[in-house]
Amino acid sequence: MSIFDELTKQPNTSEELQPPFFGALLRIVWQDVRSRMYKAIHDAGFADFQDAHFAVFSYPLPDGIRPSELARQKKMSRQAINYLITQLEELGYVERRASEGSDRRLIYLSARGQEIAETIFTCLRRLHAEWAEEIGHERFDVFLDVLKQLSLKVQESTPEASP
Amino acid sequence: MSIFDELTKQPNTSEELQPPFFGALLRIVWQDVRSRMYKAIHDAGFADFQDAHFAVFSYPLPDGIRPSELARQKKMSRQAINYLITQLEELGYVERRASEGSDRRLIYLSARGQEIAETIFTCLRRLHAEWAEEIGHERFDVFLDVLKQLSLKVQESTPEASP
DNA sequence: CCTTATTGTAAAATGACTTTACGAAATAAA
DNA sequence: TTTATTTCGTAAAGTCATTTTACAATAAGG
Repeated sequence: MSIFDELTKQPNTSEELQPPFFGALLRIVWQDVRSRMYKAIHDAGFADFQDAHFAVFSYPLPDGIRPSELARQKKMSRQAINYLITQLEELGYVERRASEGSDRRLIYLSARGQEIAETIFTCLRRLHAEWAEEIGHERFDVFLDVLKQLSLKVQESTPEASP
Repeated sequence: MSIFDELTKQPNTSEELQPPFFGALLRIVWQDVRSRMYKAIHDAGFADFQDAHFAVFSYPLPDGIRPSELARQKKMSRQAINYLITQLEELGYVERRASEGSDRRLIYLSARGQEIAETIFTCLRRLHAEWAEEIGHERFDVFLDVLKQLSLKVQESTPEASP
């Protein structure tokens, strides 16, 4: 059975993927985490938070950053980030505020924005606990450790990339 | 230092993330895999392959599936999938072909589409080897194993989800 | 057979961007 | 300091992926 046939086939419930296909695994798990965060946010009453807003509500969260710097960080155009910031500002989740000196206005989370952030953290903490229990703490720690190593490796090979 | 302050802070080069933030780790690694696949496809000469096409070129690859079933599998509307299929058909990467009986037309990868699939597999195999070397085979195996476990767990809790 | 749900498309609307553009500000060069 | 150049923030228009609305053609169920 060729590698192509293996992947081409519809998934049998008990079918296992072969080594090279961790792409699909990563995607599936990542999508689940993301949709859980989204659901948690909505369940917490922030119904107007949209999926695209994750571009801003992702690590590292904005805390006194210049719009253009934020754009670079999230790998978007200044205009695209500006579009999202404007929207999030209207929803009351971020603020543009001049810091000390009559410097330019920087981007901060508002109080409500920080509530969203906390909601995300709580969701992730719960998921962490649940999965660590399910998988076994030792193995899950290895998993997280490898993930951390990979993300560091990846970030240094792709300079100026953090989102 | 509160959990919020931790995440809010701009990343120092040698900064470590705390436990709950594997969301960011997953995202970073997944994005790297995806952009590598994209680059591999383009480097292989398929310059007209667009990012959105990954919706169709993802596990499980279409191999005689009904459009509406594909839409359900990839969690998109029938119209959205149809839009992509039409595009990929014009580019010569997929085919609509009636199978035995004058049944309805099903979706298959074309020969060129299979070349793209092989390109993706090659890219993933190379990445697999590179990372296993870097991380250490035993630990990387644990990593993949946990990933597999999580993706299975996630899929059964979210029925009809495979993309 | 008739009724009801599912399918494949089309057309229009929406959302999330990118591209083009430009004046205002900051930085660097002279 | 003055000038030149780059970076910045935004606006306006365009593009692309996707959803919504709609409908006729099948298929499935009773």
